[in-house]
Amino acid sequence: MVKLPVSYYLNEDVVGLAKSLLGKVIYTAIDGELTSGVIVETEAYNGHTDRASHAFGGRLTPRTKTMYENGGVAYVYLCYGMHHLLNVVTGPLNQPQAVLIRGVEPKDGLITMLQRRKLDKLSSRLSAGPGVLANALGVDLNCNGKSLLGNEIWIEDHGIEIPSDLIVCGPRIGVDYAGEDALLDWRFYVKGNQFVSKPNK
DNA sequence: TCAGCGATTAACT
DNA sequence: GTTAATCGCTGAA
Repeated sequence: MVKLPVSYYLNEDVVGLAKSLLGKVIYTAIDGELTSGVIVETEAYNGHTDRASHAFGGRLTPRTKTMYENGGVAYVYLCYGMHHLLNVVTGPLNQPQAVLIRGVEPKDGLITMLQRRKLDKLSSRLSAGPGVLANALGVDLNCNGKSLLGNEIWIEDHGIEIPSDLIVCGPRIGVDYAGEDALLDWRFYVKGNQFVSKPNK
């Protein structure tokens, strides 16, 4: 299988890229355990013009520095003091764009993921939601700034195409504080998939 | 230096 | 439907 090339991540259309990530397969090889899942839910965060983004207004801090990197690295952020959120940095250097991975459908390393999540059987609770999927994949702050072309975390294209009538867009989750920007339809997910984080019936 | 808070989840009532 | 858990980052002092 082929890892997505750097050129894929350099696309400046972060919203379109968030949509195209649906159906791609994300892999992690952490602590010697290979795990992977098909991406079924994403959100776009568009740099300095997006109030919901950490980099809004051109803020550059030790934490957000990763978002300014060239596309193709991971941006991992600790939220609420207990949850890791996994983002894919996109766009050219100094353009702070990123795509938040909110839901994946488990594929390889299921046993490992179940152990990490302290579950004894497969359920949508395994990896539906940005905090829990990072936990299932073994992603933590050590992955922040890691290249997506390395051998610890990467994304492959398995040729999975989501039919356009199954791709749904809508407002992003948990960003009410962002004012008008909270209303933008920058969240994409696969209709009917049980590993989408929000009630999806 | 430090108070306040968040791109959430799970366990309650 | 409501709320506790929990800590690094941010911005102001």
